Amino acid sequence: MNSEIKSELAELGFLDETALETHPLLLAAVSEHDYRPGEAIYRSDDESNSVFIVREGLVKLLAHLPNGQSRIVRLHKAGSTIGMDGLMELSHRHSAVAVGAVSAFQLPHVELLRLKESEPQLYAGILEKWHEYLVYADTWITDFSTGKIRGRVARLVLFLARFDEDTGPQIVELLTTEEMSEVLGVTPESVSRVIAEFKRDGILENIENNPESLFSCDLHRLRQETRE
Amino acid sequence: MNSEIKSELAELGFLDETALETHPLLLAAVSEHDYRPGEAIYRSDDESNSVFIVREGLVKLLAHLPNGQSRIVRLHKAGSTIGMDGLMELSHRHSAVAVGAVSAFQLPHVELLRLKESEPQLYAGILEKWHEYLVYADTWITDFSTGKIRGRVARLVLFLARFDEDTGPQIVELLTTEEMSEVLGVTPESVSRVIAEFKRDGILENIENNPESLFSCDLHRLRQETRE
DNA sequence: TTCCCGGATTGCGATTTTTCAATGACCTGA
DNA sequence: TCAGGTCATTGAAAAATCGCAATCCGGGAA
Repeated sequence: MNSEIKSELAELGFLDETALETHPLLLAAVSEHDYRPGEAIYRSDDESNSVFIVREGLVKLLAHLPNGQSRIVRLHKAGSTIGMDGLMELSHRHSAVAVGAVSAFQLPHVELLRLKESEPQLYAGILEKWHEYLVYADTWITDFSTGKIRGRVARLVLFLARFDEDTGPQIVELLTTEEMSEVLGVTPESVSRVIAEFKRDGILENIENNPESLFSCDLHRLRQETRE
Repeated sequence: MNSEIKSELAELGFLDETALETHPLLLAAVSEHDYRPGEAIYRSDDESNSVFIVREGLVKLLAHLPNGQSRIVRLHKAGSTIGMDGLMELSHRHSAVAVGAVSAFQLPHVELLRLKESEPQLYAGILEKWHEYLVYADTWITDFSTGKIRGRVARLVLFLARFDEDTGPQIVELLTTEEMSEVLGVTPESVSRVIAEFKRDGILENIENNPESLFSCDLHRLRQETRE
């Protein structure tokens, strides 16, 4: 069973098999958890003591604004390691919430700090993920927070389409209107209007006999829409 | 002279004196450069081969959008290490441009990669800076790309005020209107209108016999403005 | 089946922001 | 001192977005 976790972690890109084999204590500290849609994996301001490696599903990171609003600042799918901010600070900076059903591995920080001492090059390899998340954050600024809403929505749909690459890039599972509005920093109504336009224009088409959040999309026309 | 560079790098928080002493080759690879206002330190899509440690002045990182616009995605002052994205990718993802006069140390990537092999824990310490920049990026999303313009400008002014802590937090050196508009993702006219309002309301006051970009500001009222 | 609930959609007036153009203020070089 | 340039400011109309309310729609519970 530990060996299952081991190979799955390696597949997810968290360290590799040999590294995990030579660190049985770390591997033993890993636990697995399931979360229902909407359930919190951790909350902003919670004391932080673990990182989580997403195994399945989609997780949204929410930043809470002083005025009570919240904004989705990142979306993480399988393979992402979330909660690493806790390595540098005492509490979490965001809430991590399951979008659909989510399953994740939990690894206490202490194990990573031990790794930092004993195998700093492996630790460094984990830190390099921060670069990837920084690239994501830039996407949020340039693609999702710039320009008119129609273009922003188009960019978001294309972004989400890449999450469903296995089913073909022309299949998208959209978020709820409210979630998309929290990504883009606009009102749900504005998002709804654009999505409705896309449907009317045939850029998005509901797939029969499927959950209503599944759409086939015209990638070429979507890309045109991103060009403001 | 190398020893001057050494102590200055340590003061800037880039490694520490003993680490630098035990790595004379790395230290020897450091060069120092000066940049005039508006001059590029590196450009987006340039082949990346160095990081730069800001020694003095303010550097803006520009992301170029497909439609020709650009957005300032980060501002870095003394102590920041910029160009680290080149450690993970072949070219730079942003242009780095001096806001005022800037002086910086240049360190070729190869030296960092050497360090990664020989002293991975030091390398890891440098990577930890990414966390800090990720926190910055979140600020851009939540503070500068959310809500009405008046609140966003107020948050930006407060953010800039922290750059001038040494002169007292109530002294701010503002960016140009255009630069602020590139941070906030709005038009320069909109920024100008808000700044002009702040001046009329006495929230910002020009300081006599000083460059016109220097203002004293009413921190308390600014903070009120941030609460939408 | 029917009712009910939550989310999506739509209409519309109010508000915010952009856009374009004109003006003003300041600096520099001739 | 004047001309020209750059950047900030302002006005006014157009466009985009918000905010609220009404309605619709689909799924689950009774």
